[in-house]
Amino acid sequence: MSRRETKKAATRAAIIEAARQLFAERGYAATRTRDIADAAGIATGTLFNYASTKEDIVLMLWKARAEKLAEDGLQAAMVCADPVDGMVALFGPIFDFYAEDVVLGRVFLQQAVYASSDDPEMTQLNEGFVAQIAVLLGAEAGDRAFFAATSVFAAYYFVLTAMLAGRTEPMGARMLFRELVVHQRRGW
Amino acid sequence: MSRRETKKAATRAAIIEAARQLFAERGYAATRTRDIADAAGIATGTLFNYASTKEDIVLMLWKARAEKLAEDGLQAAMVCADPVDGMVALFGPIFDFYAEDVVLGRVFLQQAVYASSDDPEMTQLNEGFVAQIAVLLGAEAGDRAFFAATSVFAAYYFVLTAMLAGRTEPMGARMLFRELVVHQRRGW
DNA sequence: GCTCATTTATGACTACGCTCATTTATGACT
DNA sequence: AGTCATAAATGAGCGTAGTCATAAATGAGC
Repeated sequence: MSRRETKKAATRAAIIEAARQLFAERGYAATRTRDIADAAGIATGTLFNYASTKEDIVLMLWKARAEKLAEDGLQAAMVCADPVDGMVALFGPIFDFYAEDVVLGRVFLQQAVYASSDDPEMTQLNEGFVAQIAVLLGAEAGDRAFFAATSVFAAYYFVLTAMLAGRTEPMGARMLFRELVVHQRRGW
Repeated sequence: MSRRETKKAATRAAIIEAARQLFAERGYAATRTRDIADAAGIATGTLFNYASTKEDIVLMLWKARAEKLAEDGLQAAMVCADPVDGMVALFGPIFDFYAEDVVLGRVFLQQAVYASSDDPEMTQLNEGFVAQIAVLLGAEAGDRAFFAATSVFAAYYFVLTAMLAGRTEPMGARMLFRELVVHQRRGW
């Protein structure tokens, strides 16, 4: 690894750590980009070489964790005999994850959804996710697995949004999500 | 109507008209709040007596239209024999509505979703919507109508988001939505 | 070790959303 | 008509996200 690459990685890590800490201490809105740059030991201009917007900093922060969560969830879902239990095992921890900080959660979700057009890594994360749910449901849903998976994902997204809007707690989200999946499997 | 109320209504209308025109001409980001105030013939400070944020201006603009759209859609859905056709008749025009300007659409949707906690009018619009879908599906879905309605609404929200993220056109959105509803009715 | 093209860092500066102390308009009451 | 409390309007000013011309660092070629 060249000197440049090492420094770049170190700066990136410093930004992430500084942002993580400051957001946790003061919250997203009350943390200025200058504060993050100062805490990371760089100039404000440099910060924007690593993240193009303040929102993008949140994306940097959460992306790695989100990927791990998706992986672990898929593992957990695979060992469930009942597909409904599998879906809850997959999405339940994600609700908890977002509930840690709903303000950051909103920012991250919005970035994940809308910035995915440009960011190939995010596109992959989203589309790959639905595809893997379809695989999980394939045993039972057969060739309708794609639509079943999409509807399950839609239910997840809806419930997550409701939680981030403050209309329910993580536990309530889990329960509503489970009910929705159960009813989707049965049909009307 | 008192002099005050008349002026207030006129100012409100002037803001909406000015914003509508400027957003259409230059787009959301390129329109400054000062421009809107100027075009409406008021000071910037006054503008923020009517809308608390720039995003709130979008909400003012679209709220009336959104309500009408929901009403008309529910009317159209009621005359459909097949509930799937009913759902498409209800949500199809909404996709077109949002597609008119995806940037404003994103802003409006976000406001509608997240600001609904505080804004009782918006809460009513959202929750009442699901309730009325449940009524529409009640004939067929019986006591499962609430969950059926919620899943249909979730599918709508998911497809709408995909469209606003540029992943599909309004026509594609309609088609995917229909497929999802069909499969939700059948079950896996 | 020197040169030079390329990448990265810097911080003064800008643009714009929003605030707030002050001023002006309104209408109820006499 | 005159007084006054309240509501609404005003625009100079503020704070902060993000920019950009300039400077510093890096490493490949010689």
